[in-house]
Amino acid sequence: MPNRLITFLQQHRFLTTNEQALITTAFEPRNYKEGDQLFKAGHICRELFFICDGVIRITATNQKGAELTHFFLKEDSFTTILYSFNNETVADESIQAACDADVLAISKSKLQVLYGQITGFKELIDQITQQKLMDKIKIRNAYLGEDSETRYHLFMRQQPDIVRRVPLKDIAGYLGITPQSLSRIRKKH
Amino acid sequence: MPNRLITFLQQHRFLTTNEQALITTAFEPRNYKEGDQLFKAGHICRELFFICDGVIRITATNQKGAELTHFFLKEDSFTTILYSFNNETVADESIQAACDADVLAISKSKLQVLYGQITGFKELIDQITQQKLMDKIKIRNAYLGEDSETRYHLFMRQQPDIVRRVPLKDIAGYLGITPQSLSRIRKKH
DNA sequence: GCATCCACTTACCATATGGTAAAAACGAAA
DNA sequence: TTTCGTTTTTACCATATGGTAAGTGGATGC
Repeated sequence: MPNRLITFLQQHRFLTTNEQALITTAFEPRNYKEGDQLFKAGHICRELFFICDGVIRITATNQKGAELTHFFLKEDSFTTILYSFNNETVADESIQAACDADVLAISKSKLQVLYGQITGFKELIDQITQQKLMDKIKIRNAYLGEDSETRYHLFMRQQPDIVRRVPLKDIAGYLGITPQSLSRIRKKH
Repeated sequence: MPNRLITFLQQHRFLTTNEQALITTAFEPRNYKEGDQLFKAGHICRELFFICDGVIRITATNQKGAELTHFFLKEDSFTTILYSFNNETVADESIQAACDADVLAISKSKLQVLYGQITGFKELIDQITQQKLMDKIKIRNAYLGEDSETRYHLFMRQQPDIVRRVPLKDIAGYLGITPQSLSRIRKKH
């Protein structure tokens, strides 16, 4: 499983055998079942995850108490609750497995050790993080000002592989509609 | 006007008199009237702006051709179309003055010269940029899964100063509703 | 002064979406 | 297999929002 991470990182930057070993040792492999929580809102998120297989969703509870999905992430993505991880503040979002998932986890302290051991590693992670933040904003912006049906079609275009792997109710929550409405939209073909 | 930028940067990091002079010279002061375009979608955004006074909005056109506001930014904020600026790709968003505004502008090439002249300046800008990206996501996430009225109340809470300074139709576009609906919501008190 | 333009409000109607409920489909476990 | 629980679908009704249109108000210019 750690190979997936090494392969991913190598796409951005060359890693020596020694660096690869350091990274592999620092990350802890974990398996999650659909619905499992990687991190629960209300705490400080002190771990960074790399998704090797499966789909992860960032969830939050809205004012009415309904659980909704802020974002879907799939394999070859790092994920954490960034503001909580960086600033050590309480997070209002959770991280949950949207389907069975294989993940690598690293604590903030171990990550900082890695930063010290591998020259430019912090810069690499920062760069990947910034790119991901931009992608998130871009994907979400595309939904602004569109009606439910258009949002669903955009979703299928933007993240076609997600729709096949996660329950429909999660997609509904992500698009800001009820499962009933989504079911109605899908019936139209 | 450049003083505002220096003061802002000093909050993050000490700047020598020489560094201050370099920065001040590199940025070009500009004045915009409400409705003026700082940057037009369809091109590559090669400038970074720092808002000294006023409110700026990031706009885009949705599938139906309606203009909507992706984000509001006010004084003491850097703004550009980041993915376009970084990757030199065509932007689908514009930058517009939501009210009369004083802005400092710098080209990408001049910025890179500054990066070379001031040690750690790139890291400083990157850090500010990343923080801003997180803030944007956080603000936008708060609206997810809320109805129009709740979104309006959230907006007044999250960006109380914006609501007083920009036309109502822009706020409606930002919240994803028509000016009529927003007018209706406000009537309720 | 008056006219013009634009933003904002108000009103009316059509419609998409939410809420509640129940049925159907699917999967997991016994 | 059957049973149970969950997800998805379908249906019905209530309602919030959009669309169209008209009226109001304020700012600007003649």
